[in-house]
Amino acid sequence: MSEIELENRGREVLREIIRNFIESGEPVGSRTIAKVYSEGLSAASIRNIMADLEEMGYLSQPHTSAGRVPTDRGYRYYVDSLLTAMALPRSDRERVAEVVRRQTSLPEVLHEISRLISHLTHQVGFVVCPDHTQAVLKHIEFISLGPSRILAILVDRAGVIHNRVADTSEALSQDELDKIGKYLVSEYQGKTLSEIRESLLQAMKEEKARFDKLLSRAIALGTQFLQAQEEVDKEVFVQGTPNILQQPDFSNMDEMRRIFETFEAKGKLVKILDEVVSSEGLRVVIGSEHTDPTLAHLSLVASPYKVGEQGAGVLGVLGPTRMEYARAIALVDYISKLLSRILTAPPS
Amino acid sequence: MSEIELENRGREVLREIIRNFIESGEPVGSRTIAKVYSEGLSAASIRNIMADLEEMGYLSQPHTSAGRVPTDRGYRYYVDSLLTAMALPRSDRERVAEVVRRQTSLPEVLHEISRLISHLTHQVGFVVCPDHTQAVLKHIEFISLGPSRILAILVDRAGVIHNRVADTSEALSQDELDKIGKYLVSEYQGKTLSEIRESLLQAMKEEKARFDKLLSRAIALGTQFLQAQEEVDKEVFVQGTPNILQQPDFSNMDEMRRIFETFEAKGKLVKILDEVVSSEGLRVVIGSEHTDPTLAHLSLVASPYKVGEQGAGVLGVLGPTRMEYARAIALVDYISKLLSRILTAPPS
DNA sequence: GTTTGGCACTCTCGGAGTGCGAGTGCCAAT
DNA sequence: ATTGGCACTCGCACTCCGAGAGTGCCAAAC
Repeated sequence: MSEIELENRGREVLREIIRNFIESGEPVGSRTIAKVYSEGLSAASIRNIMADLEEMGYLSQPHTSAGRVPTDRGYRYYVDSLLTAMALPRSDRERVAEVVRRQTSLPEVLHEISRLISHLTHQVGFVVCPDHTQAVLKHIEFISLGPSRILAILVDRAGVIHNRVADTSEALSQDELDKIGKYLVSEYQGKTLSEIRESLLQAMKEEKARFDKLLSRAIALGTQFLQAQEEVDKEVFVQGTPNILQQPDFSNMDEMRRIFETFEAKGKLVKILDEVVSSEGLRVVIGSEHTDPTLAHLSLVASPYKVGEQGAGVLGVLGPTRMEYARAIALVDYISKLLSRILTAPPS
Repeated sequence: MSEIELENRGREVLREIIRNFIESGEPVGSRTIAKVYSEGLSAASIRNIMADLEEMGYLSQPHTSAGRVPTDRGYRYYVDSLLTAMALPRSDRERVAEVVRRQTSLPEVLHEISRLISHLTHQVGFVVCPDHTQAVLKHIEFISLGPSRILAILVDRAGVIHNRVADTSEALSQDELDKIGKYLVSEYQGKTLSEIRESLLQAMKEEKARFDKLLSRAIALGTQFLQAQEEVDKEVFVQGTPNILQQPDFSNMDEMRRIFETFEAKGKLVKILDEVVSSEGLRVVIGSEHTDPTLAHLSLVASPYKVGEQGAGVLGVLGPTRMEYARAIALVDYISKLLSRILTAPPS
């Protein structure tokens, strides 16, 4: 029994220390906890508990005779076991709803959402665009830009516009291009881009002998476009990077710079995020848990959102390990669910 | 005659001080200059000249008994009168040419250019997209997204794609939309968007009594789209923001943050740039010359580039006042001219 | 035997004092 | 007009406390 009680006590104290540290940003000492602690425990007792917690690796001291600071492991325990789920405040929910309602095109909405996340958490907010290979074809169009250059415009069901310029070997008139576009739409509307691509590649093999020039051109063109499309980086919206500078913890300019560079090289960012969020639910990655050492002092709260049945994009918050996890989690969870709902059954 | 000689001497010394300071970043003293100065002048003499220069407002001392540092006014004089024009190194020219050649769509080129500027100068590079009201219509297309939502896609001669979602009062079939698009293209291809808008507004007034429903719809739709288009912010590509952090001069976190926020709020940035570059040639704005106090310690080297006869976008470098002006100017000048040439007579 | 008060100890942080080096301003000599 | 010399001024890095906060441990108390 003493074991359990101690455990409980330890949990209480750990929670209180972390809460306190998240709020104040300064190492918290035994006296501070003793004051808050409802059951009358003296500072000395707290000290003993804290020593235990330190031994278990949940806390550490910046130096002897400073208060305690949570370790990454401490945060991990806090997030997993000590955090009481928090409902997103009504005012926040309303702001999210408003942003979603107001905007028109998907990229705009996503951009605004990253901005909103940044504002509400005072951290860096990000949104990765849905994987376009899962987009559902609504319309496709080819426009001749010159003798051998063609612009392809594709619109998916969510109203996102994809476009790509490609060179072709043979010159095609705008009229032919229109026909090709019409054919592709009639044939493939409602399918996902990756399905279409498969189907086209299949057709290409089979139809080699066919005489219908238009058809074979349509297939070639469609394939070429979709192929190119696959190579395009996923887009990311990152907002609130300056907030990182606000963090008093970061005086290390050099580390700062590396972080900012990572944000600017968005391709790298996407990789990190993809790696982390394997289309399961919401995830929290804390400091040293990151594979990329650049993020060693940053925590990530991210959640995928879905379009249709397929996993799609990722959105979340990036901030110092000393972060208001409860709030961030509530927000990310709420938005990702809302977005999934809307994208799966679009308003159109 | 003594007057002129002194003037010349002053110029020499000022130039050398600024050169030196740009390179080293540290206040430069009389001895340093005395060593470099070809005509044998002693440190003491240099000191006298320096004192004069300080009195004239070209130099200042961080504190008594430190070396001299150029004032903004000093930089101004340097840029206007002391700088020997520098040709852009061949290697740089080649890198620029390669970027321009390789890319396909205009936005991609511009993005790459901002990146390139940032790399070559180790500063922040930016490119503002051309004013779309001056774009020349090549193709326009309407796509129905739902009962009362229409997506308009417009392609201009440079291959830039503009799009906009709008709500309409009446439902239009895709067939009707196609016809409307065709009509607008046939009627207005080759005109600039602002011309078209004028023309449409004119037509709207005159044709009120007309019975041709399709025509009046086309006019209404076109107007609505172009109207909305005007409100869209100009796009800016900003690259290399982290380079600002590299600057040893900036320890002031708070100022840092404000600068970064300005970069993130791109609308604000466009305003600043527009204000500065009134479609004349290359311009340099130094530190306190900025109207916006946020940029008080930054210098801007910017030049507009043209598409057709009309002024179009702006591109340039933003960095600390202690900047390699000669290099930055050479680079910005070269790129803006190259870009103008290409956009005015596109490869298509 | 858990808890607690007390006490010695450790460590950081800020302010005061100090020596050094760099650089200036001025003056008298050339 | 130019220059060498010299006194003077600062900033910077260093050191040296003293105060304050917090710990660890021990012996007493509940």
